[in-house]
Amino acid sequence: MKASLCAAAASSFERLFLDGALPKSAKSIDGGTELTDSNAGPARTRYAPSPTGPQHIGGMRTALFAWLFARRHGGQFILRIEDTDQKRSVPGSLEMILQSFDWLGMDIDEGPREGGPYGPYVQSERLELYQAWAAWLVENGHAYKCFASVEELAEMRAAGAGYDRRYRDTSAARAANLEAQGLPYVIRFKMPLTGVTVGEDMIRGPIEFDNDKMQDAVLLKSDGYPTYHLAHIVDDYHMKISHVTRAVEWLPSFPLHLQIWKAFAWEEPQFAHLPVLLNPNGKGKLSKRKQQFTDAAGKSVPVLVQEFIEAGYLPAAVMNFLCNIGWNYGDNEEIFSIAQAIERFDLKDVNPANSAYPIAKLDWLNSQYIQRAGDDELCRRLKPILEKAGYSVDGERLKRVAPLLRVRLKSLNDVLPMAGFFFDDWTAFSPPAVDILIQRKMDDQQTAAVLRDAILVLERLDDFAPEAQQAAMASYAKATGFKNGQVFGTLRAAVTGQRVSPPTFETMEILGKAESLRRLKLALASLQQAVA
RNA sequence: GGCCCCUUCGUCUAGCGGCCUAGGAUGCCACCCUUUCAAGGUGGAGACACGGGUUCGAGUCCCGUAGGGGCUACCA
Repeated sequence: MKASLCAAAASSFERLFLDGALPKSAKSIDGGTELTDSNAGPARTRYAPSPTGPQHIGGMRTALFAWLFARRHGGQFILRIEDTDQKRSVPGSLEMILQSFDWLGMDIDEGPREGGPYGPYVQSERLELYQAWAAWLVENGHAYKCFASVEELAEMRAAGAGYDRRYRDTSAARAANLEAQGLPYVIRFKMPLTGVTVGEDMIRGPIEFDNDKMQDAVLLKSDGYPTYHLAHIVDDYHMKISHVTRAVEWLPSFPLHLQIWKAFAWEEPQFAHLPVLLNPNGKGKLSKRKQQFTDAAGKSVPVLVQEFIEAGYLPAAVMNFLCNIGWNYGDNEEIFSIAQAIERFDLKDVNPANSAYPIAKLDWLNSQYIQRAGDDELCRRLKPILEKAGYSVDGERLKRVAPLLRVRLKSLNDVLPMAGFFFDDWTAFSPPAVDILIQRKMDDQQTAAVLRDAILVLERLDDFAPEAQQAAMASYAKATGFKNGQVFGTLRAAVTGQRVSPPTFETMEILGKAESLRRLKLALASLQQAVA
């Protein structure tokens, strides 16, 4: 017999939450559908974070796998906010979570923003539902009211054991009496005292748990809020979730959850306990609370989605990066589109082992994605970064600069030190210090000579295309005995003011002949003044 | 402490009993290319945690040990 709420509770709930949402013909509020084979039909998966702050990359990967599975099976992906711990709720969390999904392009079918037929999708707005089902569990002998005080509980914990089930067998009359006295209570689940519970995990297979090792977990707190244990099951049932995906830290409470499903006599969904991300050194779970990590180069390691955005990563690269942790596309392919991933993704193929956060690979992947990006996309991504840094960006100029940057950027932000000078106020250009201007194995005299000669050579050029410049300067180098690198490097430094830049002649072409010559003369004058 | 999960190159992974003298990627090193920085090309070093079984045959199955991770809250 399937659990259903008493008429009073059901009607009050219907009025509150289900008005017009469920077909009126639904016999009772539970109206769950029979779930079919795991991979047969459309899947409904969910990501159910607590709103405790910025979106963490670990949670994002968990969400990604749920999302991929839903998309693979043509189902729905649901976002549900689990804010049953009032103390831990952080305002603005939902916005940050949504921003993360939007940035990565993970579309949500049902959720607090999107709405949907099984809302509300925020647990604090569903309190009556949990309370009604908790009451149902008590009435049907699957749960009981526990009046133990926090002091009592602390004593029991201090004594080494957990809660001793002292109210498990309290008579209904006595419980009513205690309640009438105004004693606060929680509702606890009556976990079977003997036997084993076998949980089937999609990734790991069957897992056995001894029931006598389990506690009588709290389902409903004394403040009327449910715990995760109750709330997620009630919601997963009502929201018709077909596959529950969550991090491995939930594995120890798996048997508890299974027993609750059983107590309700609801057909349980399938479960996949996903591996988690460990710190880059492999020690400990990657956590948002722990200290910041830095890589070998001293660069701080991003762990919040916001940090990936700020660090100049492409969302497609981050998605690809996440897919490659604990799952792989196959065919020895490291780089693939999200559409390709959807075609092949299966929870069953997820590696059960936790993994160290392989952040070093992201730089490589990101540079690969930048190389493959179209000109338009590259410009579109680069523009706001330049503008944020205070440059005023001319679209046409950016269009000419971007291709030179394509193979040189690990991160979009690298555009700043590499090519920011293109977007500076040219009239304010000042030549570099002599230590940048003078190339290796050259002195000030030679540098001055090269600059002086280059001005003459380049001035005569009618065709200022890079090839023409290069031909002219290469023959000059040959004639004078300088290495190409010495001559070209001097020009680079004079014209860009930098040691590292895009290719010199392409750069000068974009600056234009007049501006390039002006800069060379400026450099020459500055050098002569410095050594005088 | 108890319970649960996990264990292939530094790292991410392929491998689902013979195709493995273990493949790919990243990182590292070398060389090539080269106007800087990159990119690209070629090559190199680099792993089945350990010990028992099962089997004609084990990285692949079982047991144990060790190591790692997690849970053990009126947090999720």
